[in-house]
Amino acid sequence: MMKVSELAKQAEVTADTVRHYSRVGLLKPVRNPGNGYQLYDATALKHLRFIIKARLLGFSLQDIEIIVHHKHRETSPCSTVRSLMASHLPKVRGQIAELQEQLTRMEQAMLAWEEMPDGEPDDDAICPLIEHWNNQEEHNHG
Amino acid sequence: MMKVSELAKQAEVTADTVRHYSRVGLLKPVRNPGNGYQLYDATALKHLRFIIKARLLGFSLQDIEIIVHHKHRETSPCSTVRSLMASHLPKVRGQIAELQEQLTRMEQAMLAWEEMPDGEPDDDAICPLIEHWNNQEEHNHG
DNA sequence: CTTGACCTGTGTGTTGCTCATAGGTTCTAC
DNA sequence: GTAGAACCTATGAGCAACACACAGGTCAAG
Repeated sequence: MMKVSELAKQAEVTADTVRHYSRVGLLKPVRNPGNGYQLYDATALKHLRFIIKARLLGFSLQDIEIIVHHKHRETSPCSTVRSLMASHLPKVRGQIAELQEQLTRMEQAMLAWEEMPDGEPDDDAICPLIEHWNNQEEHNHG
Repeated sequence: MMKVSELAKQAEVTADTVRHYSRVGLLKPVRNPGNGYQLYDATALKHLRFIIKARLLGFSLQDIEIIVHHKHRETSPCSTVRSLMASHLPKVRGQIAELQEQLTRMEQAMLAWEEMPDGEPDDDAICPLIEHWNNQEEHNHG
């Protein structure tokens, strides 16, 4: 039976991560009645390694809870895993596209700013770099 | 003087967003003494639009607070804006790279799984798809 | 005055940890 | 056997940027 830090070291994560997973119910340590410390066995280590792999594959802790819960039924969780993964893929692609768009905005702004002087402090403006950015492509009616 | 929803509509954001910015101090509405409602003027609308543009360029609300605070001094916030942007660019590139790596892991797993059958419920295993993933190339970055 | 639609401020939830805090445990020196 | 140091623990709070739930306020129509 290992304490938090020991289990964490075995799986190469932080003790706080182990505590977090225990707190949300993904790990079920027994409690030392004497001091309340959480104690883990070899099965807990295997579960923890499972969680780590699942996280690397993009599953949320909630997904993982669903998968693990599935284990207690008669059917395999694998089909759930496949469909969860299939539904996650487009989300990740979307996130990447979104970040790419933002990166493009940032780079274009940096380019445009190279030719702009720093504005002087002005009661009417906050920062001309930002305020005049994109003024020509965007139609605000005010 | 506009109420929350009116200001939100003018800037095309949700009322909750306006309330949030007011809560964290980026907008400074006056309070109707009678009912406690937040009231905004045309300057607030301009500030809100500034915030929206800055968000599109990747500035955090905290960054924006710094920039806006800068306005009250004698120096232009523009140099701060430039350096903040310069320090943000690599972060965003890093986020994209990270997401790309995860996407690759996910896609490769999906490919590998096409040839794997769903595991049967097993006391020893949770989900073989996940557990056997990456088993062979686990210690790469050495 | 009442109905109803709409609006309000505030508290809480989200995600996956990480940090701060106060205190318990264990090891060493003597 | 005991004082102190080093290390460990559980728990609550914090982060980012809002979205949502909730009870109640406001305002026009009748």
